[in-house]
Amino acid sequence: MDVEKIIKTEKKIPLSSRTIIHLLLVNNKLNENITHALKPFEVSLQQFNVLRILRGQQGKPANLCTLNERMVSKMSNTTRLVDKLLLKGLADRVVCEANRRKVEINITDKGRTALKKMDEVIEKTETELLQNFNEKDLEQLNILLNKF
Amino acid sequence: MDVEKIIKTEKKIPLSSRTIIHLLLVNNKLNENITHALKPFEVSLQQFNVLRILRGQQGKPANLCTLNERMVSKMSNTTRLVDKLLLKGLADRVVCEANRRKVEINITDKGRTALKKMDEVIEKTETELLQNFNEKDLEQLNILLNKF
DNA sequence: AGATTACATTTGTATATACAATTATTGTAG
DNA sequence: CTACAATAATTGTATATACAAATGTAATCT
Repeated sequence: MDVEKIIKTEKKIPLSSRTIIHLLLVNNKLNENITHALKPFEVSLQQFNVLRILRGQQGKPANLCTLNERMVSKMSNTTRLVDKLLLKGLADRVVCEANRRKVEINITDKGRTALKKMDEVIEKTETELLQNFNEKDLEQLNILLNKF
Repeated sequence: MDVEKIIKTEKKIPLSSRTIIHLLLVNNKLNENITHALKPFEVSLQQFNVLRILRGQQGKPANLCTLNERMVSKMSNTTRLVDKLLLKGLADRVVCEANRRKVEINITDKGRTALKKMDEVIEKTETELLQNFNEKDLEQLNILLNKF
């Protein structure tokens, strides 16, 4: 990924700006590839993320607060995101009887089955995206990203 | 930035998945901070990006193709993005006489003045974001990002 | 108990984005 | 010159997202 070539500039970009642009470009690529991989399942990256969190609950239902806390990119509107999952039958939602302000959201069997298939294509996509990285590169990258 | 803490999981994430999530988290932070910095100017990151491209043209007008080529994140709809800039008087647009299919987009004086102020806050934001990085870190990060 | 505050979610609204279809103009092959 | 293809931009539509306001429920204070 050659930053200057991609944004077609001949000028020398200061290292700090270049780093930020570089990261934004990488992110575009990640989003594009992951979104494309999820397309056949008709779920967005965000929806996929929520499904994974729901599965991670291991039986315990999640409420919206919990989801919001654990989501990779916090959304202002998790209600409508979950609505989409309900519509597709991948999750269900009931009002929490112990505290009627809360809702209890669970992944359905259908959701679990679909998610298993998604996991495969996502893993494949991640491998493709990271094909030029060896173990040591990845460790180093993670160390550097920790500085944010 | 501690990935496991942010997404509140105790499970060990495979290094490749962890790297992808790490990058997505970093990107969220970048977007949030930059968007927040641009808020007083009432322009989005994309609009700011286009303004910078227009200035970089040094007098030569840009058409939509050119903009799309040079934009950090390619958009399906650059027309409406430029509309926003026109509305704010930061750019202007005329039909190209040599080839009436094209349009010629220029940054206005008002746009140039506004952009100069934006540059300052963006530079400040970038410095803040990268405060934990030294020169060598940045070089290393760029080298690693090149592998995408 | 009644009023007030805090909590959890939902809804309204404006804006942003993705994708496809459409319009207008130019270039080109026969 | 006409028909067809290619180019450039715009528009339509559905979905996504950000932010604020509103709703309903529970907890707290006097």
